[in-house]
Amino acid sequence: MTEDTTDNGDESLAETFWAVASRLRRQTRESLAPWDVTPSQSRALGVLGRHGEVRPGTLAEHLHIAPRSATEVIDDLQARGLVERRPDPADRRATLVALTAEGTRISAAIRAARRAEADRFFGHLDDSDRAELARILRTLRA
Amino acid sequence: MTEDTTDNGDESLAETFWAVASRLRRQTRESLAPWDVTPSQSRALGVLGRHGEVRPGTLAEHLHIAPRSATEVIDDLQARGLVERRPDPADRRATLVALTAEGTRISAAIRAARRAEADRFFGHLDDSDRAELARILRTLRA
DNA sequence: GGATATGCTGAGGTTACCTCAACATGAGGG
DNA sequence: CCCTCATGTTGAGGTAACCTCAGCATATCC
Repeated sequence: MTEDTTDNGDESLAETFWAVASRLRRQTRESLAPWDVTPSQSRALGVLGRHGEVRPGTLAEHLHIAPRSATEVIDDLQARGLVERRPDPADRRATLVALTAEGTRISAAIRAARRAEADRFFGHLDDSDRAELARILRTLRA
Repeated sequence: MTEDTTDNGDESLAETFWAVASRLRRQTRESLAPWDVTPSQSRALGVLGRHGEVRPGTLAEHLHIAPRSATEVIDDLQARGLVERRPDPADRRATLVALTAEGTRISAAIRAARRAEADRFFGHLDDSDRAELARILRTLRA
């Protein structure tokens, strides 16, 4: 009858939440393995896939990180040949970051894999539970 | 107009989940500020508070980290005077880590704060939503 | 009593962030 | 037109929280 996890109480909600988070994170990481990109690189590829070419600062905003940190992610992706930098014709201080052909290919593949993985993860729930979860999480996101 | 910065696409469930996670993480971090301990230190204090003196390896198991990483957390807590190391009388290879008086005090204070913070976070939900969330999360934890 | 397992930690590495300051360029005011 | 101020990017250097691998001391078992 008694849950053996740890102390139960209200704290266990947070604890259960983090246990789920850690499982989801691990699964995400594994699903990324075939392409040898880190999670943060994959997030950047996602933004580039959705928005086309953007400046580093804009990318940083979408990723909720400092501009300097975006530079770093871009460096890594560029070193792997997945993105390229080119001067922004509208502002000579700025740079535009765009997916290469290879980057576009991988970005799409990751997007598909990520979706399949989410289906697998949340697919154990029936439709109404999934809807409930989405509703409750949206409440908490505020 | 509807959504601002969060690029919300269609893999929304996972995305919403992570948005909630990030909000919870931020709030936890803030609630820890008065004691100037990092999240990982506070987790270790929690284990020590619940289990009394333990060996570094045991602590590592509870925290789901490598033994070497536990050594590091213990070093930090010891430098802050919150834990002390003493030889394990049962095994001369081993060490026991125990809370100091100050460590006990702070551990209890953090425990209380963490609970209050969880109440605040999940308290916006009514009882049935909270129960639903707990049930669904437990399903996903498996 | 010698091989092997266990417990801890030094050395060094990684990821994903951060701040601060430099440098180039853009934009507005006098 | 020049000067100041704001903006965009990046070098330098730092942090938290992990990791592995190797070494040393001790324990255990045959």
